[in-house]
Amino acid sequence: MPKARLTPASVTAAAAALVDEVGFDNLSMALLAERLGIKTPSLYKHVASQADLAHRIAILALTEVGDAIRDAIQGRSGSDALAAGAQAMRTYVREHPGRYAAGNAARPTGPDDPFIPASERVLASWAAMLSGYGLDPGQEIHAMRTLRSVLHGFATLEAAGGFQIDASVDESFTWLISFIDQGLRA
Amino acid sequence: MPKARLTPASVTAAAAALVDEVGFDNLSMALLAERLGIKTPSLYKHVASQADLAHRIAILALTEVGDAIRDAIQGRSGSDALAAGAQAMRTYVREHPGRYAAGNAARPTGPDDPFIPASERVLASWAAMLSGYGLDPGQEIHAMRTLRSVLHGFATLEAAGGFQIDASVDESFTWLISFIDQGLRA
DNA sequence: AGCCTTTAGCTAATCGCATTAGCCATCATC
DNA sequence: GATGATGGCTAATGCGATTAGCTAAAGGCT
Repeated sequence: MPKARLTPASVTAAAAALVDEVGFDNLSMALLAERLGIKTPSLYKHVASQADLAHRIAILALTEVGDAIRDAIQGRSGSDALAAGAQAMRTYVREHPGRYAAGNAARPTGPDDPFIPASERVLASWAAMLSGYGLDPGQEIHAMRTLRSVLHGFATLEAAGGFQIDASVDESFTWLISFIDQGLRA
Repeated sequence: MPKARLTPASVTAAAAALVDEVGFDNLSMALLAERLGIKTPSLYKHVASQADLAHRIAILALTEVGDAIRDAIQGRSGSDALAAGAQAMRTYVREHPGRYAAGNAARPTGPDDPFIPASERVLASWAAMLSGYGLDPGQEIHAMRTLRSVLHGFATLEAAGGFQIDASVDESFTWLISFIDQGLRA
């Protein structure tokens, strides 16, 4: 194999960094190529298309959030695990809004799409965390969906600049977490 | 004024309908023109650009959701108001996913952008609903943000097909509502 | 060392879509 | 019936994604 300065993975990483800067909607092959110091068509030697690139960013993002959440939950349980996991996710989205947006826009392309296990890993972490609350088995799925909804909703609203009023967003988030925590106990 | 078959408003309405069908990301001037039976450039006699069109759809969407929520809350209070308002919002998003996406993508363009009052009307309805719970004034903003987060999160996840498991999504939503309701009482 | 295959990157060309420029027909009003 | 504003059209521009085909260098092999 000849020189291997760029690989699909390195191109994806550069694209992910770019997308965090300029926003997922503003991703363009031209801009990415410029960043990498190559001409636009050369990108196609590493990724199949812009859609393929976006999909790779999505998988990267899900893998990273999954890792972040799992690491945060490690060794904790109950309220502590919830707080740590939720904060980890919010931090990730704040630092990598473009990647996260890519993750949300993506949809599995087939049954063997690595996107699927990547997203399942995220769900598995949340499930593990929730199990610490000893919920009624029939309610777990609803609790899971509610949890995903709040966290996803908060993160996207914050990333979109949806919280205008000058009240501390950090404070709102810890309030939200304890609100969920208390609800899960009852 | 010559014949007025099309107006900015009617074009926006057609675009909103289109976007609910094909998805906000797939909106194109060409497709809209085809639907209206005119050529693409003619659209520019009614809207300034595709961005302008998207912005108009966003305002329309916010106005409609605002109305829906306000009407649902009318005459109710407490748990009833919460349930009715939340259901109204979810129903709206399910029936008009494209419009709702447009509303989320939009950002005010200036201090006198009609987008601002339209979104404030939505917030005002939620605030009115929350006031029925008699919360501590210092907590209201956090409760508001939490409420927005869950509802927005649930709606977008559902619209994106994020709830895969074959457990009733309707049931999860009512569970979510009563979860929030109970939390707001404590 | 020298050959050969592989392939990253390049230039040139195509295509679709948003947008602009300029022309024409029509309709409302006087 | 003249006239002026305006909706719609065709032609043209430009940009971004994508494809085709060429070139040269790098790694393996003898």
